Amino acid sequence: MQNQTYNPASVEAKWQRVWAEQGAFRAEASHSKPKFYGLIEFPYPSGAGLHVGHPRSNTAMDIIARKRRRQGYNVLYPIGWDAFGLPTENYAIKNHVHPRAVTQENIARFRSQLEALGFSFDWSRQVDTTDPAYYKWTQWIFLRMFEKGLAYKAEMPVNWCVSCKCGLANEEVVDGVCERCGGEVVRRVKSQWMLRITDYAQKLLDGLDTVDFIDKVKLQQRNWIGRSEGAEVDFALEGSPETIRVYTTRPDTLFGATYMVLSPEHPLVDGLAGRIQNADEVAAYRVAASRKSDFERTELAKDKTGVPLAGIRAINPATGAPIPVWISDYVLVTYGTGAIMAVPAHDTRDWAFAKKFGLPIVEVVAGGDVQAAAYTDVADGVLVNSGFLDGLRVAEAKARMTGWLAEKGLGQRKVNYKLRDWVFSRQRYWGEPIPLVRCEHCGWVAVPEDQLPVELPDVARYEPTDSGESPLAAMTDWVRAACPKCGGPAQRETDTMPQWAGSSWYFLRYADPHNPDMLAALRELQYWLPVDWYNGGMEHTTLHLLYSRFWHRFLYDIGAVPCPEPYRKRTSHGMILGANGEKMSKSRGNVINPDDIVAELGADAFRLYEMFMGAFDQPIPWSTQGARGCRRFLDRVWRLADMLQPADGLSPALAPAIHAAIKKVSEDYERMKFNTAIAAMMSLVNDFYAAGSITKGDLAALLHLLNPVAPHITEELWQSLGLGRPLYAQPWPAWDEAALARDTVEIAVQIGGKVRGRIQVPADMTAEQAAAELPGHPRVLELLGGKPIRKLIFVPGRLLNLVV
RNA sequence: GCGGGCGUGGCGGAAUGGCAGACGCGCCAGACUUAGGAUCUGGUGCCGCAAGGCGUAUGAGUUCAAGUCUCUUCGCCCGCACCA
Repeated sequence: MQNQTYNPASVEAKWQRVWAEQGAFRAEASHSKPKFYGLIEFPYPSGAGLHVGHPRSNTAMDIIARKRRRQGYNVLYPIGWDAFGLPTENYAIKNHVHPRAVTQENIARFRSQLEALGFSFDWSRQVDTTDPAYYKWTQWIFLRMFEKGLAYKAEMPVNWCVSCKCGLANEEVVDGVCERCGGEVVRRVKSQWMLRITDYAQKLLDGLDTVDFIDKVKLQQRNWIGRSEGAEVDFALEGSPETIRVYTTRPDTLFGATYMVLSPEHPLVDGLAGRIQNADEVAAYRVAASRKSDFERTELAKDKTGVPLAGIRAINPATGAPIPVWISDYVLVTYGTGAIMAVPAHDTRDWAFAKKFGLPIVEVVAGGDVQAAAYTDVADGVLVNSGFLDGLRVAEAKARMTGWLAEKGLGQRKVNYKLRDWVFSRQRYWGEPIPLVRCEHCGWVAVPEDQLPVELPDVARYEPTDSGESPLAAMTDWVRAACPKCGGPAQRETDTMPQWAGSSWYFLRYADPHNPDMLAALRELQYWLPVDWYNGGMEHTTLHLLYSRFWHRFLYDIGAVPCPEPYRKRTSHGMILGANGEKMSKSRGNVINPDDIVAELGADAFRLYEMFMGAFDQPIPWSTQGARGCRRFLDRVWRLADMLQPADGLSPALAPAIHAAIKKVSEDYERMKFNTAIAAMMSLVNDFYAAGSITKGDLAALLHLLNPVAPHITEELWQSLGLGRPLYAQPWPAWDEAALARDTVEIAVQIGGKVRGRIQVPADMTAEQAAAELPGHPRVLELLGGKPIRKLIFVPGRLLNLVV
């Protein structure tokens, strides 16, 4: 047996070489076996290199993938690069190099870092979103959406990041600032490409019922889509043919609508211009509102502001009473109809507004004190002051009023979503060109498929411009094009796609990564899809995860993919925090570089620690001391060889513990309870040392279980046992329930629920036997001290509780 | 404000309603050592010499039995946020 000390550096390099030479982790081309497709979010190859967060997800899925291979599955565990993006572009600008060169360097570094950690990726399938052979298909998908009317250009107030000089999607604005750089975000009206994700709101919602995502993810997506049911109602204007249409979720409260509010941007304000008596005041308010960023309008301005439209009155269709019309920026032009009926008695915002401006508050649902606060309870309320609704409960009144409105032609049932269309243009260089040209005669025309990809041209300057135009706009030769339809003069679109484009379908490309003719052959997609298990960060729930579900569902609708949902199962890992419990960041000085840990302790110890440090789905502070403990464990495993007996089978004394460990570890891996799986293996090793000597069979069992977490050291020890083919190619061990059984167990004896002692009883003792035999047990008699037993509770294998 | 989650030793954390603190870190003592940031042995929730008592944020409740279920209060985290 080997007696050298454990040297991870040489062991790990050796096995990484062997795996590469043997093509150990290549997905098999044959479709004969059952498949398993495990996915982790492909990294953005930043200049900072890998951080300790990446391996947490990668190791977890690596464990699953390695176990699945050994369970006989054909496993696809791929990796690639989400390589377009602003940081690379900004770095390139600063250092006067081409973003492509920066990207290549970063990818090379990331790849070597990932390889050093021994992940069982199929490197032959790696994809790179910046590769024209890849983004050809990103452009192709965009054109299909364009054809179907899902991509459209619109003048939109967009979220403009002042520092990136670029428009952002709603999802990219976090706490009112740019998600990426933290810069100020203002509203700016720009002509933008949009994707009609709102057309898919219901499908995206319904699809959630068919997939196995953790509840938190489903809930967050549901909230983000934000479905609500209510009614649209038309309010007539006094002395005018115009009407104001509103959306409300509370049609039952129509009798309590005492005024109306339009958003400042509502078109009707222009339409009524001639009749508004305080036009100057209204105009001033609109200008002031337009200057506010969304941040100011929402976060900072809970205090209501507004101006009445003097001379304008609407008619409440339920009461027939004239009511005033106001404009206020608490009503958003982007939601519903951009106008509301205000029911101050039963809506907190309307209530605050009415109190501030002295508008009438009329109670229509009994149960609160509406002069003191809005009463919003819909469960118990009963309608009052509401004509034909009086006496009805809220739910019933809603239905009755909706029916009444439909009957009178005043409104109808309506479903609304908070989800908004996806702003898809970016005014930057390092992204996929949008494959459209604008012809003076034909308008926007798709670049024909045989001319894809529209490649990103080399430009002299990448700097974003203050005018809000992409740097590509300065490339006049490139911009000039012939219209594919009429041959006339045309100009290319110079905006590029957002980073989310390439990542919205990358998992499809892995199924058939080198296909020159289509995004992936249907035959391959039919075999590999859907992704069986996708692990990633919670921060992508309403961005990448939602976007990619949208794209996938669209591709399903046009017949390009075989299943409606891309991911069968979605789990999420917790973030690794700095040792001080704060988020790791350069500015906080608490960043851990995985390279340093691998150099000191080895990749296996690093992997082991990342899986052991705490519950997988919880955020957790880093502790290098804890990582050293994991290295100590591996040292102990290595030294087990010193007490090895040549026998093959399991030691009789250790067999029950080994079978229990096989069961525990096998089950815990599946539930991503990696920390307790590892604790069980540590306990087993403690048992081994306590036993004094172990057989080859004992050690082999441990190596089987530990292999997915610490693949290098286990292969090395396995080889030293001389048990044949490498461990990665060995079947996953089974446990024998019968072997778990022990003859006797120690159970607790409780008196009145408090533990007073322990006794040995046969493991298979039933409640009847216990009731018959245990009251006479000497230790039980002693604990009872002569008191009579009133009640006896026996939990097999666990405890005896005596009530006295 | 709305929605979700969580409060367990010095620390990370275990615990199908059934022996709270597994496993690890740290710490204490000892052994082996020229040496120890190596290794091994023992100890380590709190109070107490002990017997014993007290302990899972808080207060109540259900139960033979509650960290776990129900309600209260306090605190923390995450998501959304004037979405009518």
